[in-house]
Amino acid sequence: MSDADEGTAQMTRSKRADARRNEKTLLDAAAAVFVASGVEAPVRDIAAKAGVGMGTIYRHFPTRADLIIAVYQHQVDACAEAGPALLARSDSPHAALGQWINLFVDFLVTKHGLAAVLRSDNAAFNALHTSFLDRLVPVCAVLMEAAEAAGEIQPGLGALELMHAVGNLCIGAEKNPNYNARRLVRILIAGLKEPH
Amino acid sequence: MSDADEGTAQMTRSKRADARRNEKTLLDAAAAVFVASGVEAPVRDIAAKAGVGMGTIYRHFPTRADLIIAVYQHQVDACAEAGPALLARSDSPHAALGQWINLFVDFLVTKHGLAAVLRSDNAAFNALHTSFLDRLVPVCAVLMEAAEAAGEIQPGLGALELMHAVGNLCIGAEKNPNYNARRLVRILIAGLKEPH
DNA sequence: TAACGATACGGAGCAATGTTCCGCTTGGCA
DNA sequence: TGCCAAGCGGAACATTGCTCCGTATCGTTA
Repeated sequence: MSDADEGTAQMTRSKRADARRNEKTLLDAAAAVFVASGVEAPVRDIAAKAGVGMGTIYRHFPTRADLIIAVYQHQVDACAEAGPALLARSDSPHAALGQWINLFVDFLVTKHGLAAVLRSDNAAFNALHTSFLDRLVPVCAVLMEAAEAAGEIQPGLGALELMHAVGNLCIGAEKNPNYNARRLVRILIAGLKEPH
Repeated sequence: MSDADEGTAQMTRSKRADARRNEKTLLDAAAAVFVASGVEAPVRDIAAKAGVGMGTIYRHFPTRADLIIAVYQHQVDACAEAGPALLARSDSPHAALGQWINLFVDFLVTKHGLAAVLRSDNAAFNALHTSFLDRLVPVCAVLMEAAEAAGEIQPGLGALELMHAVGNLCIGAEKNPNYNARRLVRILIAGLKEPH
């Protein structure tokens, strides 16, 4: 119970070659299945696609959340890193916030069911929730503070709360062509300007 | 206020006494379990609470959605009926819309998990989705049209879309004290005023 | 009131899916 | 080459939605 280095990158050397190979195979298979069937695809499907057994998948990724995190981690990082860049490049913090939120929305709506699973109360997905939001909330907070300081949005709303709201608005967007999550998020962000 | 009809109206007379008794028992048990464990509580729990078998529950309510619909139908009706009343009483259609949406939000956030299940893509919950929204969307449309006609909100957003958005914003509200669905919905409605 | 057919009931059982367990295989080192 | 811990596969278990069917009950009719 004290194997320290799972999940995080560095100590790759200590892994057996076949294990490293399988981890890569699994990530690729998971990414493919997520695109085809959404992030709620049965674990068995992913194992089958990768050509490995159930045991293998769970040894590498103890819960499905860990697998999802691993698959999308770099996209989340990219989104997080874009925040300060947008703020620096824009003369209106409110506009920068809007653009950054758009990046987040684009990320969510192109991943079948990811927004829904982010909101799931299933304890297994708690790690996912935590991992993604820990990375993004501080970025959102910086943007919001800048917009508040510029007097462009009303204060009082937390960054986590806003991220939750945006995530919620994205639920179901990918499977309902009459539901335009981007527009609704835009309306929400516009509403931040109004005194409330 | 009595045994009028259930689901498919008229032929109530033809039901056996024990069947009618069980239906009432089931509705009461379901309401209690929904409050205690949320609307996603296992069907077995409801059957156990009511002291009946699985077969009985499914004969009366072919899917879980039918049971949920039956439990909350009159609250949905009350909400729908409040729409025109609010519009008549208020001098600002936008304010009336806001108040009516608040009623809907209040309904959702006091029902554990109902908002989430409304959004579920599970085919079994389609009936629920349809039943509730068929009742409420026309009411919402009337309010929105009035507000548009008064120039108080921007046109272009469908009533169904708005209802979806509001429902989404309510997801998870009951189990996260730091997430204030009412405020976020208010911000969204405020955003409708802004040109977008 | 007794018998009988339609109606309703109970719960075992099936299918899908997440997760664990354990005996077998294999990579990498001595 | 031989050893053994790391790793693997997949059967098995648990949960949960839903179905099926033998049995019990209701209500009518003789």
